[in-house]
This record gives sequence, structure tokens and C-alpha cells, in this order.
Amino acid sequence: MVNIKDVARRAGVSVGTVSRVMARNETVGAALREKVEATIREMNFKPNHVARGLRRRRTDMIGLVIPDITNPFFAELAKHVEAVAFHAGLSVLLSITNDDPKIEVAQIESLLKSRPTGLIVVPIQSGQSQSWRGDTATVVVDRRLQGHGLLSVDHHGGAALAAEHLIGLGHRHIAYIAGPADAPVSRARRAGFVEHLEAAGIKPEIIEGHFDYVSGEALGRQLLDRAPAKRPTAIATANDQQAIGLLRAASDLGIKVPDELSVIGFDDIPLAGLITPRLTTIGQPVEDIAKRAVAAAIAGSGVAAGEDELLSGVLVVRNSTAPVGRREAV
Amino acid sequence: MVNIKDVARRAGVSVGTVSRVMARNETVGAALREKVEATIREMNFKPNHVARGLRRRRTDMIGLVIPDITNPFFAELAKHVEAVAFHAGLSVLLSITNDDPKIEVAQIESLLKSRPTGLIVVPIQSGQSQSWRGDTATVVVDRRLQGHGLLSVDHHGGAALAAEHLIGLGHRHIAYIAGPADAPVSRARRAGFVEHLEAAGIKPEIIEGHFDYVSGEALGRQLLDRAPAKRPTAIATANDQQAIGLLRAASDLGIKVPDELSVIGFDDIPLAGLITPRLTTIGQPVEDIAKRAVAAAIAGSGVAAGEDELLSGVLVVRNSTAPVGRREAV
DNA sequence: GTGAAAGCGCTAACAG
DNA sequence: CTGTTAGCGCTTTCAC
Repeated sequence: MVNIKDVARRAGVSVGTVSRVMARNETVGAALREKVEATIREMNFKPNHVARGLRRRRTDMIGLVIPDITNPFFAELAKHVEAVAFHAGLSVLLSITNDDPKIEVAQIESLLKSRPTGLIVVPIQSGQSQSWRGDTATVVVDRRLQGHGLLSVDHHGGAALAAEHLIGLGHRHIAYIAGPADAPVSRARRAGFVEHLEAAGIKPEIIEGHFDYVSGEALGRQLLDRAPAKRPTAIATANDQQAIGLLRAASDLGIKVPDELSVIGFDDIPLAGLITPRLTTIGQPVEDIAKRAVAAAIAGSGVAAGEDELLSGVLVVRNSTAPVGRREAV
Repeated sequence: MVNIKDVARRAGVSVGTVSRVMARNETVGAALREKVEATIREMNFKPNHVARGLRRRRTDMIGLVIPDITNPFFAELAKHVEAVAFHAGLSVLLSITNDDPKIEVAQIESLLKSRPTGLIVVPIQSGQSQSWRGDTATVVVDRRLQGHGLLSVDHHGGAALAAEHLIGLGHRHIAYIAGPADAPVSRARRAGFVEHLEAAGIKPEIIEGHFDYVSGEALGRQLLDRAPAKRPTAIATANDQQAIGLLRAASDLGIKVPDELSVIGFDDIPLAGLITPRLTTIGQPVEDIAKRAVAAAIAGSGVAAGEDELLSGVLVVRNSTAPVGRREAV
């Protein structure tokens, strides 16, 4: 493969000059610059980023560590992170932790060996800030990690929005399908939801599961497979996937949404607006999160501990929620 | 950051010895080996993969180029590729082309600068095999690219399976929602479906769109928003997302699936089994594809041109298809 | 078996 | 403004 020396020789200049032309910053005479650029094109020279990375002691890559790429929210996040990074001339190294703390540690250690410019991490558990060297900018997204600032939607506030919505619709018998208790994001959403309800004198029935379709379906069945009078009139879930699973359970049990049951999710994944009924949910500013994350990673600043950036979620009302009255009317 | 020299000095050996210990292949005396390993642990030494990559002229990374990570099928593919790669000690560089040929070229050129061990590419169009250097193993997955072998599910055969299923159910008035005509994968699935129907003397109505929910919904509406007698009794789609969009359109128009309309998709994304009604579809062996892709990338072999590896899809019957008779009965 | 030393291809001083 | 040169941290002959 052709290297900088070949180019320099052919263009009749020194390697330093070629390097400066590529960096397009230095003061290189117009004549030489053109000649070099022509030669680069002509020889189809692709500068070796590995060598450059070695010399610069940092590569043009950012590591992205997420629990699960098949979760539409993280897929969306990855998509935007990749787009913004690419635009900034960076590549993204993808790591999937599969919600396994051991793998998470291994993945991060492995990433670090490539000396990336920055790390964007959606951690599994808040415990033990990994002792990875402070010389790689780290921005922690969506879920809290000890010793780091957090860039995320305001889980607590967003969940409160959901609670408010259900209360406003007249619901009093309300259940909540939470995420795994060891995930701080679950706790934040749950707390935001529950506290808001309790302030209104309502005590929701709470049940815990994973952030996926299957869990939503199983837990939904558990909540709904009982005498109509004992069923909640509204259920909120910790994310949209659970809500979609719940919708499926309701359908299987012949329970009409939203007439007999209101359902509200969290995330506003693309699918939320397409299933039947269209899902009412709390939308996240994913693109904005991605932009800020990449910017912080590049700036080398990360998000300082204690300096959280919490972005507001927004209530998206669609067809899975309705006034409780409708049910009595039936 | 501590480097190999620091370790060598502290352990009282030469850098060569440390290197050999890490490569865990050479013949290093047990005593020295232990001493070095202890020192590595003690100093928390993380070998610099950038330097190693420079020296080896190849990094421990594989590039993964896909059109759209929010497409559940590709997310699934990425998940498995990442898992297999990680297991083999490789990192994955993620590129998303967003179905834009210009970006695809730029992404690949950019990836190559990092001198990855191999490239796994889901190309956008079959045209112009990019003139990237033959010195990077390239395995082309899912969609054909001129000058390369293809590793993929058998689109043609899978679609024929779908056609066979609908015919067997007694459907005669059948429509097909295809993918974009410029994508070979669309053409393969469409051809497999249409040819099989025509062999049975049926000429389907065909309509084209993109591989996403929105397109499926719009096209579905177009196909269904007409007098009942003029509507197809069954619609097959080029992928599950379109099918899900179609289901939504049917629901909006008050058309019962599967009683009044049978729907069959392609891919068997996780969601397919969870929506209402559960979607009948053609399942892909994603994990197997991922395994083979990574193996080929590592082996440096790629998939030789003309040596396609076509894996069989499998018909997954769920609740979105039913005998045409049911409708007449209503 | 182990050490010494020559690069991998580039960037960034430093000269001129 | 441009050329020269010393490494970046590792692997890999080549000696011993």
C-alpha cells in the first residue's frame, strides 16, 4: 500500500510537506500544495491512521459502549452518534455489553487499547466507577455511573409527566411495570412516577422486569389476568418495549386498549407511532443527546462529575390512553 | 500511560521478552514468564494496540458497514457480529451508510485508513465494486456486490416459501410490497415470490417502496383503500417492517387480519412474534450469517466471487395468515 | 531461551 | 516556507 514516503518522492517534496498538506493547516506554498494534492489523488494514497494514531498518542475513534443494540432506543442513539462522529471525521468503535458487568469491564479495557479520543458509555450499574485512566475523555449517557456527570433525559421528570397524564385522565387504579431494580435508570423512572402519584394520594401496584418485549408481555399478563374489577385501569411501563409487550398481553386477554385499559410507555421509539393502538409515551431527545455526547468526547471534557446535563422528555399523546370514564360507559 | 519498556525495566527483562509473554506463544522460561506476568498485572499495563497495529500492518478490528442500524435485522446482525468478534479478540468499527452510496464509499475509505483485519459489508447497490485494495478481506453480506461472493439468506428461495404458503392457503388475489428496485435484495425477493406465483398461474399486483414501517403503511393503504371485492386477500412484503406498517394501515381501515386479509413478512425480527396479530414471516439465520462473516473476515478469505454461501430461510407461521375461505365465510 | 536493534508510517520539532 | 530527523510503542528477525 502506498505510503507518505512514496507520495513525497513522486511529488518531489519531503514527507513533512505531504504531512502538512494533509493537515491542511500549515503554511504550504500554493504551488507545492497543488502538486502534492494531485499526487495524492493520482496515487490513491490513503494515509495510515494507525501510524498517525501512534504518533499523536490518540486515534480518531470514539468508543461507544451500550447494553443492547437491538433496543431501538440504543439503536437510535448509535445511529446519531455515528452520524455526528463521522461528520467530525471520527470512526466509532462499537461495544455491546449485553447487560453483563464483566463484559462491560472487558469491553472498556479492550477499547482503551485502541487509544480512542473519547468514550461514550451507557453503563449497566452505577457501582464502582471503573478505574480506567483519566486520560480518555468519558461521557456517561442515560444511566448514572459513580464519579461521572450524567448526560441524559430527565428520567424522573419524564416519568412524572406520565403520571400526571394518567391522573389527568381520571385514573386512580394504576399499575407500573418497572425496569430491573439494580439499574439506576429504572429507579429514577419509577421514583418519578410513584412520587408523583403518591403526591396525589394514589398508591400504584408495582411489578419489576427487564427492558424488553417479553418481560412486558409476561408482567402484563400477570397484572391483567384477573377479574375486571381488580384490574388497573391504567398501566405505565419503564420503556416502550415493555409497553408493546403489554399491549400484546392485553390483546390476548381480550382487553381493549384504550377503552378498558390505558397504556403509556417511555422513549418514543419509532415503532411507538406505528403499532395498534399507537402508543402514548414520553419522548426522548436522542439526537440532542448524541450531539452533546460526541461534542463532549471530542472536547476531551466529558461531563464533569456533579455537572449533570439533564434534558427534558416530552409527553407524546397518541391512542393508547383515554379517560377512565370510557370504561364505565361500556 | 505505562508502556512495554516500563514493564521490561521493572521486570528486569528485555522488551522482546515482554512482547513474547503477551503473545503467549514463544518459548519463554517459566520463571521469567511469571515475573513478567506479575509485573504486567501490578503495573496495570495495557498494551498499545495502535503501536502493535502499526508494526503488524493490520489492526485487531473489523469494519462493519450497514445501511441502517435502526432496522432490527441489521441490529441483530450487528449484535452477533460484535459478540463473535469480541470473542475472537477483535473490536468492531461501525459504519452506517444510511442508504447513501456516496456515504458508503466515504465510510469504507475511512475504515480502510484504520487498516482493519477485515470488512463486513452490507452494500447498498451492486454496482461498481469499490476499488478498495484487495489486501483487506471483504465479506459481502445480505446484498450482492459486483466482484464479490455473497453470504446471505437465500432471498429468492425464502420468498418462494412465502408464495407457496399463500397459495396453499387458497389465496389467488395476491399483492406484493417490494423493496426499492435498485437494491438487488429487493429484486431477488420479488423475483422469488413472483416467479413462484406465476408458475401457479397467479399474477400478483406489485408495488414498490422502502424497507421501513412508514413505507409499508403508505403502500398498504394504497392497496387496501378500495372496494372489498377489489382488494387482495393476501399481501406479502419484502420485509417485516413493511408488514408491520401494513398491519397498521389495515387496522386503520378496519380490515381484519387474518380474517379478511393475510399478511406475510420477511426477516422474522424479534418484534414479529409480539405484535397483534403475530406476524407470519420468513426467518433468517442471522446468527449463523454473523458467525460465518466474522470467520471469513478473520481468515482473510472473504467469500470468493462466484462462491456464494446461501443459507436457507424458514417459514414461520403465526397468526397473520389464514385460509382465504374464512373471508368468504364472513 | 533471551537480548539487541531495526523498523512499521506518520507527525512535530527544529533547522535553515 | 520547506527539508530533516527523532521518535510514538510495539513485533520480529538476528545474534548469542
